[in-house]
Amino acid sequence: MPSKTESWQQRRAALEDLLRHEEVRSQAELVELLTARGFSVTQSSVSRDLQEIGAVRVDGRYVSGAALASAAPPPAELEEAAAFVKSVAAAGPNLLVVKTPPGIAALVAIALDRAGWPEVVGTVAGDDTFLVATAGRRPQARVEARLAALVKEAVHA
Amino acid sequence: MPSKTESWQQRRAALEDLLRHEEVRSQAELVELLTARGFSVTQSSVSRDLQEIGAVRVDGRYVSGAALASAAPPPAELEEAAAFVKSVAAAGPNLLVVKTPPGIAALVAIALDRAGWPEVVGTVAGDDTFLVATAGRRPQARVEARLAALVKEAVHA
DNA sequence: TTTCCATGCGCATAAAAATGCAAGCCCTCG
DNA sequence: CGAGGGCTTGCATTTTTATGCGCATGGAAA
Repeated sequence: MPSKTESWQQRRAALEDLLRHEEVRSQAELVELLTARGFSVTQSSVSRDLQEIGAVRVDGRYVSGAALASAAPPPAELEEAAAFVKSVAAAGPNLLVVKTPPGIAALVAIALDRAGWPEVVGTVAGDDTFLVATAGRRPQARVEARLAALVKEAVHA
Repeated sequence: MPSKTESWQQRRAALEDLLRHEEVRSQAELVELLTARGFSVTQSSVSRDLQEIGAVRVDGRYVSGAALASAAPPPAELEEAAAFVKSVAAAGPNLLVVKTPPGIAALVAIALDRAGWPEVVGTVAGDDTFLVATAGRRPQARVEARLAALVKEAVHA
């Protein structure tokens, strides 16, 4: 699958690598470094890449912050105890990904199974995540909505 | 050296407080908020204060340096975990099946989760295999490629 | 008290980063 | 096979940040 569309990923990989090993002070500098490494890019792309990667500039230096990015947005312990469902997300046209605290994904998945919702074709549970298979977009949307509603209510209580 | 012109410290305290509770997107905004709180400052000072405080802008939002300190899990984890990946294969338009040696599928899956890749909706791990759910073909392709790249690099190292 | 030095701050401006827009590409669907 | 749609990127610009310089204040030294 090595198409040319991958310059994208290669560049980002190089970018992360640079952030990890070099002392980068500006995007212009990154452009230079990347160019030196054989990538042809402009500040625009670097800016966008950095955003997506979640890199951050501290004290004039850039540092990779993928972890940070995913840790900042979520208020952390708002839901937690209330409902076990931490998140529900659509994946493709007929799957839902539901996340829960470690160890109880199966519990929730089984409960959902037993609820006997017509739109739910089946579920597969891991440790802290389980998938819900639906027949298509419509059913998927409905399940997602109902599930989200339940979660919200649970948290509320 | 507690001189009296220390509106300085008060201002910074307020600043940190704001960063903690509000969604600040620019220094101009901070100037407004601070002004509203009774502080008379300019963007210049805010800029300098932020530097000193160690605040950082992630995804267009400012977060206090303190928060940053606690959120520094390294993506290095994934790099290591990648070494265990035996194969990556696409399944349908939005799933990837990743195989690993017995018992460590979860390890790798978790590492991948934590990496916080935007294309990864979620993962479900078994014993020697785990599934990665993505939003569609494109994301799926990207994840597959990046993962493959990591694996290759890991093996290389 | 007067002088001098250090510090904080604003102004204006330079420097750096983000972004609207349009072009180029590739993929998918009809 | 052609049309349409989605992505990515560069360019030009705007927006946002950083900072050189000079004024003002407050404390220390003389």
